[in-house]
Amino acid sequence: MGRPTLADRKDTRSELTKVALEMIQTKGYNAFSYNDLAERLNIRKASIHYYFPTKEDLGIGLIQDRLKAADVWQKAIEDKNLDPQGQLQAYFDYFAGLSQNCTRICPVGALSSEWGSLPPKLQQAVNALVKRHQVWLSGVLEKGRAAGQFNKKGAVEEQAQFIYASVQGALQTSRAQNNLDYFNQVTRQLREALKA
Amino acid sequence: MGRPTLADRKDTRSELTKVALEMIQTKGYNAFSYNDLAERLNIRKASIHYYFPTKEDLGIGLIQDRLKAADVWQKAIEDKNLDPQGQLQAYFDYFAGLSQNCTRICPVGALSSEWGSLPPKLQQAVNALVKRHQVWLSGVLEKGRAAGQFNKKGAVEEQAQFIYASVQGALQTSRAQNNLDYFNQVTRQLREALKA
DNA sequence: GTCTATAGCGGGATAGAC
DNA sequence: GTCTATCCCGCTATAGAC
Repeated sequence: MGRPTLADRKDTRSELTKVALEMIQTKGYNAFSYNDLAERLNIRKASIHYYFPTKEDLGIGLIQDRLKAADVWQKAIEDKNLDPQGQLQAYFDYFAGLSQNCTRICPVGALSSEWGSLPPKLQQAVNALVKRHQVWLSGVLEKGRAAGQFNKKGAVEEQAQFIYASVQGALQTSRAQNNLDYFNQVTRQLREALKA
Repeated sequence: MGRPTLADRKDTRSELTKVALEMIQTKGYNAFSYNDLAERLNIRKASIHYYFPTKEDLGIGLIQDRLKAADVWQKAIEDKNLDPQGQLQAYFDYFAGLSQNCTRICPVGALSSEWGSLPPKLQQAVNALVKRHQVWLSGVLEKGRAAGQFNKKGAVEEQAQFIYASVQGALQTSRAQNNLDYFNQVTRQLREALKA
C-alpha cells in the first residue's frame, strides 16, 4: 500500500463511483466522460483506467456498489422495527432524499432510459438491482397484507412492480417540472391505492 | 427490405425526425449521431444540417412534431365517441403499441432521464409536451368523474400526474425486464386505483 | 437540397516513466 | 497509483461546389 498522493482522498475508487453515480443521476450515462471525473477528483483521466479499464467496468462497478448499499439500507430499516406501512414510507422518503431538490433521479431509471446504448453486462447489473428492489417491496407488501394494512388486489409482485414503476416515473417527471410536490403526490396516491 | 433511397423519400425532414425519434426511444438523445441518421437515410451527414443546423434544433423539432401528433391523436379519439374509461384505455393502448415489443420507450421519458445534459430550449419543449399530456388526462378524468366512472380522491391534476408518471416508469422497467406484461400489470392497477 | 472536404474538438483507451 | 504523452476514432458543425 503506497502513500496516497493526495492527502484528502482515502479511496479513489469509491470517489470515482460516487461522482460517476452523481453524473448518471443528473446527466445520464452517455453524457459524462472520464475527463469530467478527472476534473472533479483533480487527477488525470488516464489514472481512472487503473481502477476501471473501460467505462463499462465503471458502470457495472457503480451498480454493484448500489447493490451493496441496498443491503445496508434494508438492514438498517429492519433494525428500526417499523411496521410495513412505515417501511414503505421509508422507501419513498429514501427516493425523495435522493432527488436532491429535483436535481437527481434514480440511477437505475437513468440507465433504463438509455437501455439500447448500454453494454449487455451493464444491462444485467441494472436488472439485478431492479429485481432486488422489487423483491424487497414484495416482502414488505406480504407482511403488510398479513397485518391488515394493505389490500390483496393481485399478487404482491404485481403491486411491487406498480410501486417501483411509479416511483421511477415520478422522480423523472418531478425533476422535469422542477417540483418535488409532484413526487410526493404520486407516493400519496400509491399509499391510497394499496390501502386495505 | 433495403434502406429508403432518394427516390422513395417524400420528405427528408420528416424522415429525419422519425428516425431520430426512434433512436431517442431506443438509445437515448446522447447516444445517436448525425452519422447514424445519415446512414439510415442513405444521405451524407452534412445534408442534415440543412434541415436542422444543430442537434438541439433537431431535438426541438422532433418534440414539436410529437406535439402536433398528440393533437391529431386526441382529435381522432374524440371522433370515436368513447366514454372516459375507454379514452383512458386508448391512452394506455397507445403506449403499449409505442413500446414495440419492449424495444422503445416514450421519447419524453428518455429525454427526462438525460435532463441535465439537455439544452434549456429542448427542456422547455419537453415540458410543454408533458403538460399537454397531463391536461388531456385531467380532462378525461373530469368527464369520468361526472359520469361516475372515476373516484374523486384528490384533484384531477394530481391523478393525471399519477397516471403519467406510472406509465413512463412502467414503459422503462418493462423494457429493462423485456416483459410487456409488466406494463399491462401497471395499467391494470392504475384503472383499479381510479375506479369509483 | 445534397454533396465533398475538412476543421476543431473531445471521446475512450494504451504505453511506459516514475 | 498516478503521471505524461499519444493514438485513433467519432462527434458537431462549417465552407463552398454542384
